[in-house]
Formats: sequence, C-alpha cells, structure tokens
Amino acid sequence: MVENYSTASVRHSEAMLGQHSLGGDDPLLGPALDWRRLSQIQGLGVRQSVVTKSTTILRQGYPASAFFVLFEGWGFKYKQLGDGRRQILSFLLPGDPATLSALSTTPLNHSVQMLPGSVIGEFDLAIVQHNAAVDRNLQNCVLATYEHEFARADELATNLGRRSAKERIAHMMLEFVTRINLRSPVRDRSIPMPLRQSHLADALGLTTIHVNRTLRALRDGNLIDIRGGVLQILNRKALITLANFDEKYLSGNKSFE
Amino acid sequence: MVENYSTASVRHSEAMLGQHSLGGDDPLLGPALDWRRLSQIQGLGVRQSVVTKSTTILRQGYPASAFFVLFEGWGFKYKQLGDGRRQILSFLLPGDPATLSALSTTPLNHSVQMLPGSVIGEFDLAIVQHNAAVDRNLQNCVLATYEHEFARADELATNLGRRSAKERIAHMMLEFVTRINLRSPVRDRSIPMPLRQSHLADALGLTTIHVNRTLRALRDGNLIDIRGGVLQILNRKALITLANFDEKYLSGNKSFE
DNA sequence: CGAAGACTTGACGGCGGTCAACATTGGTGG
DNA sequence: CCACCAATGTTGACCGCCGTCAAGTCTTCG
Repeated sequence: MVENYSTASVRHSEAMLGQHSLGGDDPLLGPALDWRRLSQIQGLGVRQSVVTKSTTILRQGYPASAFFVLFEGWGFKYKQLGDGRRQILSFLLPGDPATLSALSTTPLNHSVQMLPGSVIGEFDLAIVQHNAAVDRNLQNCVLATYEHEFARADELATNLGRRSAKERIAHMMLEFVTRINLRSPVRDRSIPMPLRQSHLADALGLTTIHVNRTLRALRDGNLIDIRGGVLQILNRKALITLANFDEKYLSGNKSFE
Repeated sequence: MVENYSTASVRHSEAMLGQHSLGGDDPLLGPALDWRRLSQIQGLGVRQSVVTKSTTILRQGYPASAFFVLFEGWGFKYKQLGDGRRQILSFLLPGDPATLSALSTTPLNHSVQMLPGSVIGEFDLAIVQHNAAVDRNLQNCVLATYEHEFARADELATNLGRRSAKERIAHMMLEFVTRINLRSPVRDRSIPMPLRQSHLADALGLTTIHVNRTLRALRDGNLIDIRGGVLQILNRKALITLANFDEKYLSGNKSFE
C-alpha cells in the first residue's frame, strides 16, 4: 500500500471491463504495448489513484508490493548511492508499467517515484503473475516490453558514456517526443513535461547548473524551448543531427512470435 | 554463419547429450543461469567453435543469425555512433548468452564481438525459440536472465552517470571478479582478463589515456593490478568502499515462480 | 629482426563541476 | 489580496577532472 494518494481511489466498474480476445493477431496490449489495457483482462481489478505529491511506489531493497501502471503523468526509476548521489535510469510515460522487475518476487535494486499529478493503476501482483504465466499472449508482451526497456537502457548508457551535455539533452528530448507520439499524436511539436532540471541532471549525469546552461544554449540556438512545464521542439532536423538520434530503438516491433 | 573461426567446428556427440529433467526444483540452466547447459536439451545441436581473432557475431541493424552462447573467454556487446564513437554496453563471460535480443526476430540495435581465444556455441535460432515457447522452465530462465542483465545495465548507467573514473574502474573490476566467482571459484583474487585498455575506456565512458592514468593510480594505491592479461584484486575491502560496490545486483535470485 | 599494436607519460586545454549570489515561481496563511 | 517562504531557475567566477595532442617505450608475432 502506498501513501500520498488523493482520497479518490476508484474501482473500475464491471461495465468498463469489456470482453477481451486473448487470441488473434492483435497482441494483448496492442502494438504500442500500452499496459493500461491490462485492466481489460477479466477479473483483474485495478485500484486507480491520483498522486498529489511526489510519491515513491517502489523502493530499492524491498520487493514490489503491487504491479503499477502509469495511466497519466510522469514517473521515473532510479538508483541512490550511499552518499546521496542519484542516477535516474528511465522515465515512465502513460502506458508504461512500473517495472517488470516487480514480477520477480525478489528485492528490487531500484526505486520508482511518481511525479505530482500522475494517475496510477495498482494491480494485484499475484494475479498479474498468474496471468503472465498462463496467457501466452501476455508472456510475449512481457518479453517485448523487456526488449523495449532494454533498448532504452542501452541508449541511455550510450548517452552517458559517449555524448556531450548538449547531445545528451537533445537526444533525451527527442526520445520523449517520439515515445509520447507512439501512443498519442503530438501536436505543435510540443508536449507537457513536468520534470525539474534536477531530474534531467540526474538522468543525464550532469549537474542542474550545467543542465541550465545547456538548455539556454539550445534555446539560443532555436533548437528546443522548455518553459512552464512544456517542451517544444523548434528545429527537429537540426536536433536529430546534433544528437545522432535514430528512433529505431524506440519503435522496433520486437515481436517474439 | 560467421567467419574467423578456427577450422575446428565440432558437433556434440550424442553421448554428451545426457537426458535432462525439465521438471523439478532445479531450474533448467542451474542456479547460476549457465547457458552452456542449453546443450543438454535433447535435440538441440551445438556447433562449437574456437574464435582465433576478434570476431563480430551479431551486427547492429541486422537480425541475429543464430543463438550464441559463450563457452570460454570474453565477449562484449556494444553500440557504434555515426562518427566512430563506441559504447560497450556489457561484457560477456563464460555461460552468458550472446544476447537474449536474438530471440526476438527483429533487427538488433547493438553488435556483439568475441575476443580472440574465445569458444562459442552456436544454436539454431528457431529451435531455441521453439523451446523457449514450449518449455516453462526455459521461459523462466529467459526472464531471470533478462532481470540479471537489466540489473547490470542499470549499474553501468549509474557508473557512467554518477561515478568518477577511479570509482568506475574499481566497480567494474569488482563486478568481473564477482561474476566469474558465481560460476567457478576464483583463486588468489585474480582472474584472466584479456581486455585492452581501450575496451575498459569504451565501456566506462573514458579515453584509453585516462584509463591508463587511473589504473596507475589504483596500482600505486595497492588496490588492483592488471598485468599480462591478469586482473588481481590487492585490497578488496578498500576497493568496495571506494566504488560503493554492493554485489546484490549480481547475485539476487530473480526467481519468477 | 622489423612492424604493428598496445601501453605509458607529460604538457596543455576545455567541458562540466563547484561555489556563491540573486531572480523567479508557486503555494500558504494571515 | 498580499506577505512570506521554499523550491526552482539563472548567471558569473573559478577550478579540476578528464580529453587532446604528442612523443616516446614495450610487447607480440610474423
């Protein structure tokens, strides 16, 4: 169980749980692997909650208490070093599961935190595990999701190891826009992005001060603009060149059948 | 098919393929998830080969041609940027599969290279895929291996993003010794390590020159010694403190049952 | 023995970190 | 509605870790 939720905690009504065909061509979670559709499985109750302030839902060193899916908003997965240094390992967007690792019953080696304003779905861990063991289609979704997350982790490592601050930021912003666009069309090349500069810093291996400086340089170059929690891409082509961005790692099909 | 192999290319004799119980407590690949044991599955032929010189067995942008397992020696998985920069994403040790991603039939977004002197086993991709789909036990091994590799990828990102050159090297050397020790006991706190300093540099986001300087500092501090392809841990306790090393991410059980 | 690759060391410079001060924003209560 | 306060963002000065360039030395192997 988790604190810091708003009072609203809703159960999906039976009416919302339409019949879902487990066979057929369409993978259970759709081509975009949208885990919100997990709630369409019969008998899988969701507890949906609005997160009012930053909330840690999974904690490094402890096993997962539930299987969470981000319905709206942003979250991130991170590691904490002994002396307080933090490394953000990935950002969660609507439709992403809060860590496949939750399905293994062992202590986690990372934490997951939701940003204020997010909406999360909380599924019973045992039931999801059971379904993942029984339902061939869901199994493939798990594997495909592992592949996608791994691809992003590898790209992050490449960012951290072999790109400059400017390139790293450009690359990550392009990743955000591309990922969101895979599940819902992006208008005006801008998306809401409630991250603080400290989040970007901890994800990109920089300090907040240098993130600030670099963002200024990117804005001065008319490449991107971040303002009031909104990210806008001003010159996509130049950004892609600058960051050496190749979106294939995000969109590949990764089928296992 | 792959070039640069020695002429020796052996098929396991039937005699070597003992009956293997798929049920029972013991996971198919054993507690250390040693994929060399894949050859114990009936009907799964291996083509075993000695790699005489550095050989790329999987190539970024192409689907895998086979499912490879490292039997002896070292390999690594990496990404190449357009301008030649390289990021090594993980090192392969004996018993490691050359990329679970091979099981998905889509183009890879990384390459895998074997170092000279390695011995690799080459399994038919379709047959492994079939077994992974049918054999519940093997499925769990796949998931557990994903978890292990993911845990290491996350730790690498933390290395790259939030640790100094000295800490990064210390951490990686501790990882090597610990991983090898999980499958075969390490003596004299030393292991063979045929990596060039350029491999360490490309894995740790440094230049070879700085790797060299840092190795010298670590040797001067009587922490580690690398010489003639052998890594020796001189002061394990001090290293662990320096690197903030916590081996739990390597050894956790990650069971899925 | 010769050549190619790997390792080593020094001098110098720049990207990004550190420290410090201040501006801006947003939320809270009077 | 405004005063206050904490969190976040911004900018400048300075410094240090690590990159770059260059010139070696050592090792390996044909």
